[in-house]
Amino acid sequence: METKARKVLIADDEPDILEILKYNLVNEGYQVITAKDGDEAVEKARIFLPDLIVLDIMMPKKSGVQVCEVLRGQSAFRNTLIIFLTALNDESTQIRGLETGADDYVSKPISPRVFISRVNALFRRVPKKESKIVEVDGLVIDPEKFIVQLEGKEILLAKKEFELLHLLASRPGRVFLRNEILSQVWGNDVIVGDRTIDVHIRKIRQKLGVDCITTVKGVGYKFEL
Amino acid sequence: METKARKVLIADDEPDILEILKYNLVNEGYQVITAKDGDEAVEKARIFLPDLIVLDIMMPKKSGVQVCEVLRGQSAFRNTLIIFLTALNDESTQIRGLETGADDYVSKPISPRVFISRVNALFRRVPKKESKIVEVDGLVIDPEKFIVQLEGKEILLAKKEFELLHLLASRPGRVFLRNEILSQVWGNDVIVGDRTIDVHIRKIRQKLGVDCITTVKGVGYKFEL
DNA sequence: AGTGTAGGTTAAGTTTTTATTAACTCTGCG
DNA sequence: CGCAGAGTTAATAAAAACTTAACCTACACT
Repeated sequence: METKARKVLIADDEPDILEILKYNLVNEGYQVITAKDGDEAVEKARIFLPDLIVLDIMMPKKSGVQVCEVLRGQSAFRNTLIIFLTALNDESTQIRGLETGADDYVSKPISPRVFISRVNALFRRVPKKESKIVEVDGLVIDPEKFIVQLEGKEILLAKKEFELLHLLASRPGRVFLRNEILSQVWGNDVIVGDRTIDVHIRKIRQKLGVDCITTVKGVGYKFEL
Repeated sequence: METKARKVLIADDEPDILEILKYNLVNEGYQVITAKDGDEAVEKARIFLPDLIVLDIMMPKKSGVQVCEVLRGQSAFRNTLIIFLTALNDESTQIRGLETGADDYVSKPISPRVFISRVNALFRRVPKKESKIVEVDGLVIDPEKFIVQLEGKEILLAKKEFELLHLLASRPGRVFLRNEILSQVWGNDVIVGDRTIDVHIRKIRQKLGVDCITTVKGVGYKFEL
């Protein structure tokens, strides 16, 4: 399996809960980030763009419901799954939670196995996060259609070439270290030789026919048109 | 824009429950069908193709879990939402229910308002059932009539071939990963060999006689005329 | 200028992935 | 029971993608 693991952010002020859920989620193959209060949850959500956020309702700084409202207000989180996990079990909180845009509402205490089942059930419904179209000047990179267009002309790139270009072009101007490129495009456990990246870069330059990838000697590569 | 109301099928052997839920769902604008046992649930599901099915677990004829298994095995119900609603609250039943492919599991007794919130939350995630006939250039795909026409000529495809073509053609240009194809056409729990998709793709290409399916090596397939 | 390092180029070699074809299983049907 | 069609698997061929190695160039540093 080469698709990246889904990211789950858990926010709860009880370290035990954090620990247990994290353990179980990691076990299921999810990548887990934790936060101990509402503010931290919002902040980490922005940094990591998780696929699912599990929110305790009663937390310091910001309640789970507040966090949910803040995030749902931003387009980046419109499609993020949100689960409320809480000891508050009264009807109106639950309704309010669900109507704030949460996808599930589970009451503590909950068995980890049941929790995992619910998480899996939610993910079953949501297709993996689709990356969006990158467009810089005359260059369009559409990962969904898997095509690259330069000034209207369609250019066919191989998989790795495409991923590499997509990575670089996703942050024009920013330099990507060779290590970063390796771990993003090739994955952390694959070991390839020194020249592999160069060769792919070259092919991209060749196919695009435009010099949009700059070498930063001793550092890495960056994309600019 | 008056889109058709979503259809909900409720199966429970207690007339009271049926009545209460129906009342509340109708109130929310859903179209409701009821069934009083497992067999009736399966039958009515086939007739009405509901968007959501609410299943009591303990019912005469067939248990909710059995109904779920039967339906999930058929491609027509692969995307239908399913909620288990039951007095059985033990952990293993709940996990089993969710793993059978249910989208939610709620314990009786439940407040109708909370129930409605959960139903709404589920529907929020699922786009309205889209219309059937796909038409791109000279190609018409009508899932209702189960026919494919190319430039007026009718072409007979087998079931899997048809479903596969329909899937690809439903989003022309977009690449479908082999995984996606498998889970959409074959279902999540069916395990088939690596070459199965290829063989079907080949048959479609052969029968259509037009090169409208593009291979994106290492990624998947896409449809374009 | 000489040397060393980082990257570029090229072609060859390897691996991965898909296409093709045939055979096999399963089911419904006469 | 035997046939026919659908679906799947298996084996092999073919193609494309990827990696490597060897050599080349550029440039900083001494």
